[in-house]
Amino acid sequence: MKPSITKSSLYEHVARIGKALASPKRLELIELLAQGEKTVETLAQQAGIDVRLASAHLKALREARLVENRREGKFIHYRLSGQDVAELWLNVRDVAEAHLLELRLALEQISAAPDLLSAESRESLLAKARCGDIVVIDVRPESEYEAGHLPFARSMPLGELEKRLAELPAGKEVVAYCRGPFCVMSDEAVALLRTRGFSAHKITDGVTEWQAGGLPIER
Amino acid sequence: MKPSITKSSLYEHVARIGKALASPKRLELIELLAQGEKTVETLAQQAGIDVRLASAHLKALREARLVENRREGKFIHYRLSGQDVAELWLNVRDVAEAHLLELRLALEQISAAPDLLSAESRESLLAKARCGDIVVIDVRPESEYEAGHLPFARSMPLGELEKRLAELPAGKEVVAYCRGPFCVMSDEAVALLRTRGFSAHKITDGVTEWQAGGLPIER
DNA sequence: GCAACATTCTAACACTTGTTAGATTGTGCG
DNA sequence: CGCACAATCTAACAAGTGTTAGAATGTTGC
Repeated sequence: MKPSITKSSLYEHVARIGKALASPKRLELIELLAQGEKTVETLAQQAGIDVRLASAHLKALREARLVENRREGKFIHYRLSGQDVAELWLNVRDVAEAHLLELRLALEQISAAPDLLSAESRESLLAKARCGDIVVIDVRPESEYEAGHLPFARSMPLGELEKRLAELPAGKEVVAYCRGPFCVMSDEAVALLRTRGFSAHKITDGVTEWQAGGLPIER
Repeated sequence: MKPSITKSSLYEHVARIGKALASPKRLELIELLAQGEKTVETLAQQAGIDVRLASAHLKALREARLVENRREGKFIHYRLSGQDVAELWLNVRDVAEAHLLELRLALEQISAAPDLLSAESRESLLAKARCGDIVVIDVRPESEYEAGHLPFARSMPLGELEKRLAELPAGKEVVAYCRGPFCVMSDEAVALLRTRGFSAHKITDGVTEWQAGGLPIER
């Protein structure tokens, strides 16, 4: 009957998760890992940080049990510990967007192209993609596409987009998506497509948001 | 076309929310505020910390926009900025419980009484309470009951429970709840009731969990 | 075994945070 | 006005964190 000792430890354990979410670099790593399993080197490159720093942050995430790793040859692959971790990231991000005006302003600045989904629902987009009314392209690296992508989407990584424009049907409307609202790849893809005469839009949602909304993902 | 500057700031803003969640004391304050608006003094008392420390933590929560305050005479009342903040707390706690074995073990230690809801659903409990088959008691302080409580529940604060036992129908099964799984008040209530010959159980869920599950709350 | 390489560990630094105690602000009431 | 009191501000210190660079570990392939 001395709850104070054990009681306080309950919140301390939860605070371990909070501490893991308290660094911008770690949040970026979580978002990258939400796109699929990656090696330390890949994560460091894509987050734009030193490999040793990435390793240190991954260690912190691992100690909070938000990520797991496995060795495959010389490489160590990291992944999120579960879908709930990806959803927690979305939840924290949504709360930040809802309450921090500065974040909303910053998001408006980076997003040049208007969001298609603001007008139409995810389901109707899915229907249009199914019947071939529009062509949905996934502009993330191909490995992320392979780890899971929107139905009817084809892989068209941003780096290869320019030389693969011929693969896109000329008249069709093109809808691009990437990792989510913090990712600028779909914006850049839309900008490029428009200078080449395409009718292009983006969806802010990435695979994580799509999946959290209860919609299907293909592999 | 220099996304790195503005890009990194996006994660920094979200990390502000993470930092607010990175301290056990602040998490405890959030859980207390999820039960309803409270003054700084009340929060400090219930969290078992100095008023000045509570004020400092509340300032941090306010700067992360997770809480708001309003003055009423000599007292300043704090409240969560929205229902989404309470749900974020639940989400972080759930992830911690899912991935941190230590937390699950600690929870098992403090919870002497078995959870009624592990066996039966929230809906069937609601139905039994409606038809008077069981009596549901809210053992939190009365002000929290008034801020919102489960349907058909009656206020019976833990401190007054012993001298108000006569109000409880003798034969009926009693179901107690409090602030949630981290709160020991319902366990203590169940222990007391059983020594007095009542058939008593608890529900681990508090008002926040109930509400997040889409179930109704009364005022 | 050895070289190559991915990853982690260690040490060190500036920086931030949690906590305590004392001083200060600001409101209500006589 | 001036006292009582809720809440915040300030200063100070120990403890923890993010980052960098160099050293060490462990695996692959010869």
